[in-house]
Parts: sequence; structure tokens; C-alpha cells
Amino acid sequence: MYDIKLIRENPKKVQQNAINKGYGDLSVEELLSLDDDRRQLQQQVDELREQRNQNAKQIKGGGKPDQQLVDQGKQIKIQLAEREGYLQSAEEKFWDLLKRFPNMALDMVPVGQTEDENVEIRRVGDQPKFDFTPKSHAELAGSRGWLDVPRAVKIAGSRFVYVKGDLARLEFALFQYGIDALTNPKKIAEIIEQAGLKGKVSDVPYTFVLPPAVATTAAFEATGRLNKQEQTYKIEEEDLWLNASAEHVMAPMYLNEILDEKELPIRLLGYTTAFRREAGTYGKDTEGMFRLHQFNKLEMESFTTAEQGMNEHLFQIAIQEYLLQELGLPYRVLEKCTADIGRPNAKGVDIETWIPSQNTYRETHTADYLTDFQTRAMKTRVRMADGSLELAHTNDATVFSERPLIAIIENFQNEDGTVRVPEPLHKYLGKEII
RNA sequence: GGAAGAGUGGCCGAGUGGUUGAAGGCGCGCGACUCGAAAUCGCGUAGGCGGUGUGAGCCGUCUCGGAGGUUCGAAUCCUCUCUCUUCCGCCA
Repeated sequence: MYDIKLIRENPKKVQQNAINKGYGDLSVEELLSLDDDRRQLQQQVDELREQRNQNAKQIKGGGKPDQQLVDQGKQIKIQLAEREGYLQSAEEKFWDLLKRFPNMALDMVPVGQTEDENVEIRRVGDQPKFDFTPKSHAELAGSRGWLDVPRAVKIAGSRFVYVKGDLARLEFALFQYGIDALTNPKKIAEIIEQAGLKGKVSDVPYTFVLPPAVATTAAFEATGRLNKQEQTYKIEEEDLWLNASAEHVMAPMYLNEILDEKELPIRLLGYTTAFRREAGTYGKDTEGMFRLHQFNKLEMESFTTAEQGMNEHLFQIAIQEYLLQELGLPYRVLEKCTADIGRPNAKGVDIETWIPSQNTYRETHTADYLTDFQTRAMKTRVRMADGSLELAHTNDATVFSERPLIAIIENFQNEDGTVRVPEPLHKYLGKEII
């Protein structure tokens, strides 16, 4: 949720930002008018309440209640109920609209209308050269018995799969590798060093977390990511939604809490199965396991002070790149433009990994810097060393989903359909070729 | 799922209709005492919203799990709901 005070102070900037992020239908003018309405009503209500309280205080003094004062109190009560009714509906309108406003994009974020205007900032790693025609992951996995799509469709419908055998084991190897790396102080220190972030970010390792896979409406809404129409599954008969990313169930962990500055940063490494409706993607990426209703994901979530937020973002990107480099996967980093960073984001980066069968880079990772957009709604605050109170900043980023498996089996495939396992995963898989 | 009990400030814990945003204690902060510390003593210790305004602050209002209701007036009474504890049932 964006800050109404900042909107009052910078109406033009906020309106322009909404347009840049694809929310041009939202009117700052309308919002400020609703804000005025509610503030006026709030004042009226406060004044009536004051009268009520004063009146009650006077009555209390005597032994027998003064009938005249009691009648006066009744009058106040009637007026107050009326004003409170108006206030309530004014508040509802106001908050409904305010919640729809996007977070302010940082100045460095390129302005763009679609994801095509994301800006590539670097490419790392060489695309593999094949002296045969490389197969798609769906072909490879199909021929090796690693994916069973028809049977998954039979029992759960489209966009579900059974992941089997060595591919399933490769998936767990990948996650185990990510968990080991991010919980290891030495690795963390190495990544910070390599990224030139020494002294700029904390060197505390991530804490591995297995979170609930669901969240209540209130918790999910506070993350700014509840997207019922396109992405989120609701559990019938329950006030619960299936997460579409571990971030959704970790970001609200400190709902209504005041953290001590000394506790920060809080770095969480969450693993969960994620569920997405994928509405509006009919016919897109239908082969194999690229776009599924259900997939597993390892995700970083950090809580920092405002001052540390940006460096934490850079740190999370550095982690993503470090792991991809160790695996030997070619990738490129894109600075997401205003239209693509998403409503709650102030800045965001996508990492796309080379997919030989598609002859292109495809999104495998994302890193989001949310500033205080989530924490304002979640009321997650920080008691600073000087005693002041400020909103925490949040960052989240992918460590690994299942998509890197696609990149691994395609980039490291042999002509006979076998796959060379990246060296860091050998110890988890117990073999070098699958 | 059934039955009973309980949810108060950072923590513990008073409080069953009227100066109670809330006694007391612990913790924490500042100060005194001390060479220093402990102990002791003194003072201070929630947040949101609105208004006014700034060295600061001041005024009003709301918040005692959450929502609603009764009342001139609710932490206190009523209804619903959530969570926790214990017992029963079921179960990976």
C-alpha cells in the first residue's frame, strides 16, 4: 500500500507513476477527494465523540443520573451513529482506491509499456554449441520417462505433471544445493566479496524455512500480491488462499510486529510448492513443465531497514547470479521496466536463462525490491537504535524454481539423450550423468 | 469434529458498567549514590488517525484477540468469530 501522505504531497508524480506502471485508470484527483471526505467526517465524528465523553463524565459525578444530561447523551448518540455511518462508507471507498495504487518506481527504473521494454544489463556465460539438433526439455524428459503429462492431466487436468526418476532427483539436488549455499556463512561472505558489497550488506546467512502453503485473505492482501482473477487459488469453504510463491507466506510473517533494529536483516529462505491459476495464458508454453499450475520453489525473503533495502536487493541478485555461474548456465539480467515490475515493486530484475530449444533466454528468476509498500499494509515496523519507528523494507527473489531444470537438461544434453549433471550437484545426485 | 476454560501494554498480572490507556511487578532507558559495578532510590517507558505546529510539543479521537450490539457511559454486559489450553474423537 502506498503512503497517502506522499500522495497528498506529490499528486502529479504519483499520477505519472500510475500511468507508467499501467494503472492509468486510477485517478489521484479522485483519491484525494475521497481523502478529504473522510478526513472531514473523521473530524466531525471525533468532535461528537468528545461531546459524548464529556457528557458521560458529567453524569458520572452525581449519585443519580441527571435526566437532562442523559437525554442530551441520547441525542449525541443518534447524531454520532449517523456520522459514523457516513464515515465508514467514506473510509471504505478511500481504502479500496488507495490499495489499488501501485508503489512508486525508483528513478532508475526504465519507463516502458510492456515487458519488451525491459533493459538488458548484462549477459553472462556462453551459449552451448551443439553438433546435433538439441531436443526440447519436453522431448528429452518424455523419452527418458522423466515427465508423465497425460496421466497428470487425467487426474488433475492440464498444466500438471508427474516429475519422475532422475529429473525428480535432480530437482531435489538443485534445492539442496541452494539451501546449503545460502545457509553457509562462508558462501555468503564469498558472494558478498565477489559482488563488491563488502561492508555494504550484512553477512548473516539465510535461515531455511518451511512455511505454510496457504494464507488468510487478510495476510495475503497485506502482501499486495493477492491476485484472485489471474493467479491465486481459493480454498472453498475456508478463508484461505494457496500461495503462488513462498514470498506470499513469508512476507506477512511479521504482520503487526515491531522489530528491533538489532534483529535486522532477517533473511529467510523458504521452500514451498506454489500454485498458480495461470488464467489468460491459454496456449502459452504448453509443452513440458515450463508453465504449470503447481511447481516447487526456493525463495529468498529479506526484511531490512529502509537504508539497507537497496543493497539487499543487489545482494539477492548477486546470489542468483553466483548460483547460475556455478551451475554453468548462460543467462542475462534484465532491469524490468515500469510496466513489468509489478504493482507493489519499486524496482525489479529478471534473470533469463538460455533455453537452446527455443533459441532464446527465458525467465527463470526474479528479484523484487518492495521498499515499504508491503510493510505499510502489514504494519511491520522497526524500532531504530535512536528510539524512532520506521517501516521495514522487504526484498524477495527466486533462488530456484523448477524452470532451471529445463535449462540444465537442455544446455547439458548429449546426442543420445543423456544429460551431464552440473558439478555442484554431483554430490547430491551421486552421479555425473543422468 | 464434540465438551470445558482462557485471551489485558515488550513480558507477567490486577481490574465485572463511570477521571482505567489501563494498578502492581519484571524488563528497558535516563539520573542520583559509587573509584567502578551490584544493590538501592528518583523519573520515564504503546501504537494508529485527525488538527495545530515545531528545538519540542500541544489538543481531540480510537485501540484491552477481531467484528457487531446494549448503554448517557464498556476492558468490564450480550451475540458472532478467531486463537490458545485441557479432555474426548479422528489421523500423517
